[in-house]
Amino acid sequence: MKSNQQEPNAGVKEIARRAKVSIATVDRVIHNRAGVSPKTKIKIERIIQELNYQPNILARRLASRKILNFAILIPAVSGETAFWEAPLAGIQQAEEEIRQFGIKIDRYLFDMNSKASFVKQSKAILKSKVDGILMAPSFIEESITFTNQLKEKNIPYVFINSDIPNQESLCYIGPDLFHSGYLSAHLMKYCIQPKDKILIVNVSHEIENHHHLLRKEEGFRAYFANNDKRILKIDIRQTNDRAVEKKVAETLAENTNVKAIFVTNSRVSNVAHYLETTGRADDYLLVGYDFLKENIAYLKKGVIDFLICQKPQEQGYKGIMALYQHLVHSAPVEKVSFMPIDIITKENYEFYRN
Amino acid sequence: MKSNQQEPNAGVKEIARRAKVSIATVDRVIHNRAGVSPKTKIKIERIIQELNYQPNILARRLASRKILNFAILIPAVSGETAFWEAPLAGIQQAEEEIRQFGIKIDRYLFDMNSKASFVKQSKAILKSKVDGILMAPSFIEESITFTNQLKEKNIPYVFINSDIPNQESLCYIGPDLFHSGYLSAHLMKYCIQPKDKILIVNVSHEIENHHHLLRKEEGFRAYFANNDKRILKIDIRQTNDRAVEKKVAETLAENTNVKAIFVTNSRVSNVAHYLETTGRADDYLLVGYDFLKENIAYLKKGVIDFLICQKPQEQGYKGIMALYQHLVHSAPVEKVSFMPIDIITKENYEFYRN
DNA sequence: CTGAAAGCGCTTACAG
DNA sequence: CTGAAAGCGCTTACAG
Repeated sequence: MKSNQQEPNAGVKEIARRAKVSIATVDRVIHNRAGVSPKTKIKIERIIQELNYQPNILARRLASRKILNFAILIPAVSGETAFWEAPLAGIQQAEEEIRQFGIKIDRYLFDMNSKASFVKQSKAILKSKVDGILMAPSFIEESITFTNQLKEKNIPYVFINSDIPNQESLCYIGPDLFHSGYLSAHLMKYCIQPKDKILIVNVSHEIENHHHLLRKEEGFRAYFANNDKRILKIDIRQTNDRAVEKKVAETLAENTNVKAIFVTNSRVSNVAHYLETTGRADDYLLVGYDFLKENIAYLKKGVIDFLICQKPQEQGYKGIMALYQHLVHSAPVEKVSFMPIDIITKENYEFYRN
Repeated sequence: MKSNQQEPNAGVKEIARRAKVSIATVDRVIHNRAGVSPKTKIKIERIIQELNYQPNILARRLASRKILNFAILIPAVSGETAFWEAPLAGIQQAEEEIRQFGIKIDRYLFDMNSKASFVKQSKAILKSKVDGILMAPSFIEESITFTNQLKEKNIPYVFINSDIPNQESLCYIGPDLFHSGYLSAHLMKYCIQPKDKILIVNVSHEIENHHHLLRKEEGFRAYFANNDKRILKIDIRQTNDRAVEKKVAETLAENTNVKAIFVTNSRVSNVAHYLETTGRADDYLLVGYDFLKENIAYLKKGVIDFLICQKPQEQGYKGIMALYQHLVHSAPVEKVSFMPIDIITKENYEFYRN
């Protein structure tokens, strides 16, 4: 009864011996390379099955001096927000871990407020020698154009931070935006009175393109579904600090029964700045997004009450590792990996890992 | 000016060539093995410096068929709590990732309520061939005895879940208990009235030994420092479900102005069960610990309001990886790695990763 | 104290 | 379509 026993560590040599071929031929079928007669191919494949052959990745990477090139396509860090520093840090962390395996990473950063720069960088990637891509599909149409070309060339790509469904990405790694809005609403409900009104603030140059803000708003509203009249909202498209604060000031002046403010992105710091300088920090419950230095400063002072975070660093890290698992280990990759919805307060921010 | 340039990928061969010795000798000094004359040793060391030699770990692990044995010493999953499932899962995840590198992991589980079983398992580890240890130092004195023996044998050990300072562990990976209590107090303050009283509940067979409960209580009290009289507390040493519920029932009956309950470990489910079956779930704010199935069930129903979690799975994972980094890559390891203090609610539990 | 040689499990030209 | 041989960068006996 020795038939079905899996030899523990049988390698190419053993396979070759059993198939009565050379290991070069075994290698050819393992990698699905041309130049093997169907007959011997089938024979070898069967033996691989029987032996439950697991390639030794160490030996593989050592022998093949081939280098894999990954490309990153994400927004550059800007004066408006340092958010994208974190994914970049995660990417670098992953890079250091897998450098040994012959992975090189090229970074292509675009301007969050410019579709043209996105397109330009995506073209540059297509011109380069690239085996896999990690990208933030910030601009929907432009991203689809890009990924269609990647599909043709059979280059895998991973989405982070926001998703475009049905685009055959290797996977999506990032927040469930709807639920993060929903959670924010839940936290607020704990802390305010039934009669208090709530203000939602969206700040973005391109609210329609940066659709993820709207997803959060939807989630937030869904929680309060049955009495939506408590909720006011403003969209601010002029994104410099002064413009944002001015608009917020006007709105609050007109709506004195607002007691809680929900800012759908990291620009919560602008609202915090306004509340602090006008001495009204204690009058509002303030909830916003992202573990950024300025936001944390306001959290510390009690101006911001809760920050919702979604591990941007881990998004970068896991995104790279997904490409690595897929390309180096041919391992299966989870299609969607939602980040946890983390609640950061004055008391736990010190222990938060982005 | 070619002197100080670092050859990109110089290996043992190049070192040997420059030192005019064989690569075997180079290998000897790289691994600090005996049998090299001081003179050639110094010469080789200098060249290693100059070249900024980085060993190729792939080749190393491939050539050396040496196997590293790690031992795990943590509590067994028990009827009282499934908490230790999570670290075990993290350990297994790490195991799968580094198996390729020749790491084997042996598990030694002890009974949380029995010092004797801890001692027995630690002795078994000492008898085995072991290169590194991951342990939960649940019993302080017994742990110190054990680690003293490990120190003699020069075997590195990592603490998880609770720390014993100054024991020269390779590192500690786990919660900052004081701060997690402090955070709990903060959450409560948001949600209750100034006149409401708060009940702290400690449940453990060995409250003195399981000192970590007391650390959380300290942190909690510290937050309310200035009006401690709001706080009541009970220690429950009989840990079967019925005994716990009975004691809680009595205490609440005697103190009708209690509006919030803080349970310092996963036994919050017992309190939740009591509140639910007596139809008083809505009368209390209930905060406790750990992402366990039963706790989540009560969170979903709104009986438990907040759960504090500290990534037990990640503790296991990171603990193993720390040993791996130290032993395989000789990489430096952070002495203390506090886990984030995560706040879990009805709205975000689905996205939590332990 | 030192070195020559074989081998880890693969891949890569090269030759036929 | 197939195989023999060299090599990836190390480590491990073994011999001297």
